[in-house]
Amino acid sequence: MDALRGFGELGLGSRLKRVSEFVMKETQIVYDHFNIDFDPYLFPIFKIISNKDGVTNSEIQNSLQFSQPAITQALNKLNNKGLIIYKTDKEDKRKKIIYLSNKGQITLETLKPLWINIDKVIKEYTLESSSSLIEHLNALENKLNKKSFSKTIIDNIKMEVVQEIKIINYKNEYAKDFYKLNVEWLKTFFVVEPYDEEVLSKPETYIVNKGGHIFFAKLNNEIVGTVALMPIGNEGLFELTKMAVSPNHRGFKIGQKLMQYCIDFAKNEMKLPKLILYSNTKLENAIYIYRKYGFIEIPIQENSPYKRSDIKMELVF
Amino acid sequence: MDALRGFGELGLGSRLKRVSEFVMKETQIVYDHFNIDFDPYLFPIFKIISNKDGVTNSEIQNSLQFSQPAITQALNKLNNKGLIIYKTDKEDKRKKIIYLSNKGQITLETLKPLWINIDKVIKEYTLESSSSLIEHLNALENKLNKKSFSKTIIDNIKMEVVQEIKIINYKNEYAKDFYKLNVEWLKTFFVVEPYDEEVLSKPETYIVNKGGHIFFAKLNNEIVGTVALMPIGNEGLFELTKMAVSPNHRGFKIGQKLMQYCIDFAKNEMKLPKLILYSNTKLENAIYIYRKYGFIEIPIQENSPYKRSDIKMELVF
DNA sequence: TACATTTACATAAGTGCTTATATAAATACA
DNA sequence: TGTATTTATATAAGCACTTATGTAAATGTA
Repeated sequence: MDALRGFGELGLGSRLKRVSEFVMKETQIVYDHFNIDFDPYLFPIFKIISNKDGVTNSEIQNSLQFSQPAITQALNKLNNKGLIIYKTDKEDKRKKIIYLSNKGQITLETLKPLWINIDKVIKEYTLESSSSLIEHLNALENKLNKKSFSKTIIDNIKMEVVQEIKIINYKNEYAKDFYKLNVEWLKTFFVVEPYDEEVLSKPETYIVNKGGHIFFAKLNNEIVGTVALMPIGNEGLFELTKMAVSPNHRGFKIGQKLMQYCIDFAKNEMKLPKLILYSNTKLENAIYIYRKYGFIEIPIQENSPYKRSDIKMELVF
Repeated sequence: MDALRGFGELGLGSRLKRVSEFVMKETQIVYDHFNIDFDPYLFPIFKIISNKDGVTNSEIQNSLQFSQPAITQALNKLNNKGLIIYKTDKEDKRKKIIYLSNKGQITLETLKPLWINIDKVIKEYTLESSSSLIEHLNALENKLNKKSFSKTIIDNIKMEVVQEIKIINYKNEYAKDFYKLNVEWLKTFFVVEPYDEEVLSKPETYIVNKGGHIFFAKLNNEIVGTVALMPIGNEGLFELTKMAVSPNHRGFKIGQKLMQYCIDFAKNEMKLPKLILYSNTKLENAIYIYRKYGFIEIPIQENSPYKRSDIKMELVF
């Protein structure tokens, strides 16, 4: 079937190229999956720039052994993406010294955990003793065919993220995160009504001071998700609401982690008999999750508190 | 220095690409050195065509896992070089069945010994046990930096060729080779005079029947070089002359092999006391070789037999 | 048997490299 | 101190691929 493999050492050149292209393409999938505007071929140059505090085109060329125009072209790409800035050397006006821009710094921080995991997975695929390079390439290609490289990396990263997520209580300093996350979410699916504005901008007044609770999912000092338990009326009825996850961090099951925490808290700490929530049937995924955690649909009253809600659910402990 | 190496497994993609490109480029040098109009990237496709008796574009694509346009484009290149021919399938008129052309067959035969040696040298560079792919690439790149890959292959091939060269006696069937090789050589450096034409087209009359000898260097059924011992006058004086090597086979020391054989023959078989030769001082390399084999410059007579000669040399046994 | 789908190959345009060459500043040298 | 050489970077064009799409023949299906 695979002729190239049959050629043995003779096809080494084409073989290396094929594996290289495969690895690059899979890495691209990883970057794309996490919505990072970055290309695998830019990695060596970007890494060098981030390692040193100011480098020139020719310095990069020396450490990479690519052609000088290749460096210039890649730098143009990085510049177009806004990841680097140029400063002309004062001593030697031919030189352009290259630094990471602010956006570059931020991208670097997002890339770092990916790189750690890419490195880890490549090691997983390639740390194996063999008696020849071709044999090694055979083993690697076998593994790549058997188990998706990009998926393995993505799963690793997600697992890591999930482990690092901490659920924490409301503090004043998180008020703006609470607002931002919820407004972002509302804008995506509905419209932000005046009452939303009011509640979301004063969470302390409307939720915490009324005996409610707000929780946050924190990942490396960044608030990436939130949820609230808000009292309804005066009979000890609580609503699970204001759940939102940062768009850059969807797919990590952060919402489910928040929900689990919320349910446990309501049941064990607050000793509530039940929880209710309002949602909309067009949010199929959300409703699926609610059901998964035991919520059951109940009749919705005529004048429900939210215009956008057309379904009411209940979880009895 | 080498940043890419410093990145470890993380830079695997770029790393593989770099090594691939290096190997390809070095292989190109080998093909160029032997004046073969062929590119390393065409190898996989050309090899598949030569292995099977008639293949289609899509069959090649299946066995190589390249994109279909990549195959079409490479086939166009092979077709432009005249190495393949297309025949439309009679059953299915969409299909173009691909065969090697006559030229393709010949090129294949010239390539085969190169491929054997390329394979051998790559094995030499890569048959080494290591515990990870990166480690293996490190070892390979170290070797590639230390010892020229292309030169090693070329040297291997030359050695093999030299071993396969046989020096044989004159036969009628070689008359045309004798003519062709000498005229080719004369045209390069001088002009072919009427007397040359006469002697070269009738070697039997002018050399063999007069007690002279003609020797040929034969490589795989091909005559690639010649030299003659021609009598001068009637006093048993012999001239080493008509030495020529095929342009495609220069650099294999075929000339030296012919010369050594000639000298040994003159000394041991013909029991000659000495040999003379005429040459031209502008042929510096030739004269260097003559000196190396013991020829010493002697005064040249006024009316030397060749207009083009300005130096006469002698080897006394 | 007609028409939609699939298959085989070709073409077009884009990408990340390459080599060759241009441009402008710095340095060497007479 | 002026001019040639070297150095740093940019631009242009080519190359071996890619993806997207086109074209024509064969096949499946109603």
